Amino acid sequence: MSKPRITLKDIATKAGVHSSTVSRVINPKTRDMVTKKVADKILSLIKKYNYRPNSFAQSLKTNRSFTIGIIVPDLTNPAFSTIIKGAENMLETHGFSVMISNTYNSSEKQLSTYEKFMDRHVDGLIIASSKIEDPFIKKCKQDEIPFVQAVRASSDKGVSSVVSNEVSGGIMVISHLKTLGHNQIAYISGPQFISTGKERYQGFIQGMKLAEIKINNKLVIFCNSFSEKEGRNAAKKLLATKTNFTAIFTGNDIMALGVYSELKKHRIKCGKDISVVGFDDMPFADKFNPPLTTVHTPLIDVGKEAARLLLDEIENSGIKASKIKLEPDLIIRASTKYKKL
Amino acid sequence: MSKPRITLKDIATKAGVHSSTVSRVINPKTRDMVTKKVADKILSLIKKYNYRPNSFAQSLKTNRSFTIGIIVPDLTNPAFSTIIKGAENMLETHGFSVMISNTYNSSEKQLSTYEKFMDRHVDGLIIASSKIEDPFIKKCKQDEIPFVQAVRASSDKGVSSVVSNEVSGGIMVISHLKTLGHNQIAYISGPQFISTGKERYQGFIQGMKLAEIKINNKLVIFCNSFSEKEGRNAAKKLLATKTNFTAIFTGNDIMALGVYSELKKHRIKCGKDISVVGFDDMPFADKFNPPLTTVHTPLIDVGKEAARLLLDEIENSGIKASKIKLEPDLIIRASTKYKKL
DNA sequence: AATATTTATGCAATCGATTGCATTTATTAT
DNA sequence: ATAATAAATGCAATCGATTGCATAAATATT
Repeated sequence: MSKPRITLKDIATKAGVHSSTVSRVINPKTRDMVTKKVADKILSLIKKYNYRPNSFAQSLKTNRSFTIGIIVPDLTNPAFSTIIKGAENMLETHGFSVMISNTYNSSEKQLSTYEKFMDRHVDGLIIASSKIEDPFIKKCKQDEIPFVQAVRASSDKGVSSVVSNEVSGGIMVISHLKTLGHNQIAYISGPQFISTGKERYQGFIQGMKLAEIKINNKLVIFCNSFSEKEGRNAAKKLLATKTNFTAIFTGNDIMALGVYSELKKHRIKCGKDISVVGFDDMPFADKFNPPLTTVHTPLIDVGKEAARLLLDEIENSGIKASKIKLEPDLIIRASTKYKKL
Repeated sequence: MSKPRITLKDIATKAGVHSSTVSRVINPKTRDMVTKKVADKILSLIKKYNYRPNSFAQSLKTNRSFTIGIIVPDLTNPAFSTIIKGAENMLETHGFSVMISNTYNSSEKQLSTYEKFMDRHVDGLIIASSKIEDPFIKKCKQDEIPFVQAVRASSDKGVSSVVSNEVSGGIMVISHLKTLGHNQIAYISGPQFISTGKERYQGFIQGMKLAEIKINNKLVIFCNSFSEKEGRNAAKKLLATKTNFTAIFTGNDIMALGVYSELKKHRIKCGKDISVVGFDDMPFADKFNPPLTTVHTPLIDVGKEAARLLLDEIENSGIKASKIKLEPDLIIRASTKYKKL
């Protein structure tokens, strides 16, 4: 179809040297093995003919692909696209390309994605779809593929991860709510088999302890996924308990949206009648009705750091695993107000 | 690092045949060149040892990578992640992997992304970052790399694209507004150098013509990007004209959000005092304050169709270029109301 | 049963780089 | 100037597949 690409050997011929010499010029690590004069000549030829190495040939020989696979539950979820963005930026400046795949929370999909990525010999993986107990992560570890978990971490020892300090986020929220006079606080928890779900719940518990507020277990609802629908159902259940509460703290922003719509249906005004708090500070959380008070998870940085860690691990294999925990911020918006007296 | 991977030749040895025979068994198109008996034996060996072909070697020989590059302005924009999702699903089921890159609306970034993708020998490109006059698209065409444009199309002849019928979207909106009694309608347009910006503006014009409403040019503002900030500034300008209007139609949902915040600042109630309409129906548009009336662009399908078209072009090269136009829907929400009398 | 024809498999070159080792060339020491 | 050493370059095998052509085996024809 297109004009025949120029090859290493072509350049060598034109320069009157052997292809290995050209190869050495191209590789920065071997560049100074060749005389400056001939190197310059080769370099100019390369520029002149716009030579680009064939990456397949390179990869075949070196067993390095300079591509990273990123595995997320759903790219369409702004939280994950933000992580990807952070990672992609970092990786790109280091000459890596990025492949992305969605698991839609299915273990089978996670596995098939993994195999696809392995077939393509990615140099490493960023995984944002871990469950706390995840056979998949054990497999990665066993296969000795460099990888780091982002936002969601498994319980495994000796694996790298970059997460947000979910517990401290929860503590900030409860402290904020207490300041506003709330002491009947409901909690809608994300899945306990996902680290963010579990940790955030722990944050709620610790926050309540520190604030010296008793937890009413009737007001704690556990959900099976971080979805709007689950949030809506949970809110319905809360209302059905006929127990008084003045604030609802949810496991993430999307669930908070579910709460919004359920409350609306009951003509309860968020922010006015009941305060609602989310988690993540996903894009457009400030645009909701009302703008959502939430914990800002530094997702861009999570992505960036995960990428940095991964690159480290790839370059110096044998490096010890690190667990990085970034600090979140409380973002106060109109969904939380002083408790009505 | 990891255990040595098993190769074609290994399987051949174990089966007591030549590697070329194994190769033929693997390739569906040549499978029936070999006896069923030996094929079965090889197949079982392949399963037993979990042999996976080395994709670099394959690609080196065949010059096919089975990867597609997707170029978007910003993956974090829900509109684009939706397109990617549609495309990714389709491509994945056909055995293709997807590489993604953001251009952040920079031509340089677009070009460097392109070169990165070409270096990796992607089999084709889905481009969602085209400008109407785009040297980059001409370059793609000239380089004879299969590609299709998604949502945003350039003016070039003989290239494939999948877009939404922006004009009909605009017509629906104006008709809707007219029904509500509006006849002083402002328009905040996206950039005219992007097809969606231009076409949507044309839709506005045609819609007004069909509705027999005079366009007041004071009430038409052009923006340089589809951003919230530009939307806000435009709203500010509209208000500064001191010209009466009862509805604002914007070039996309994100700009509508900018309008929301400017109107809020002036204590003008969207939906009540002034109707606002967006474009795209991006995720969460139903969660805004108020929920946004908008044109639903079938972005998932745009992605899906773009992928389908691209695969077609890759398989039967020499196929003629097609331009697909999908029909949008009007989604009526609370941001548009009867004009106050 | 001998020959012609078809079918199944093997051979070997090839894709485009990389790299340890051998060899040539330049430099320094004597 | 010559031998010893160091620096630069070339040689050739290799990575793991694919594929046109040659050959061997199987089937059909008379």
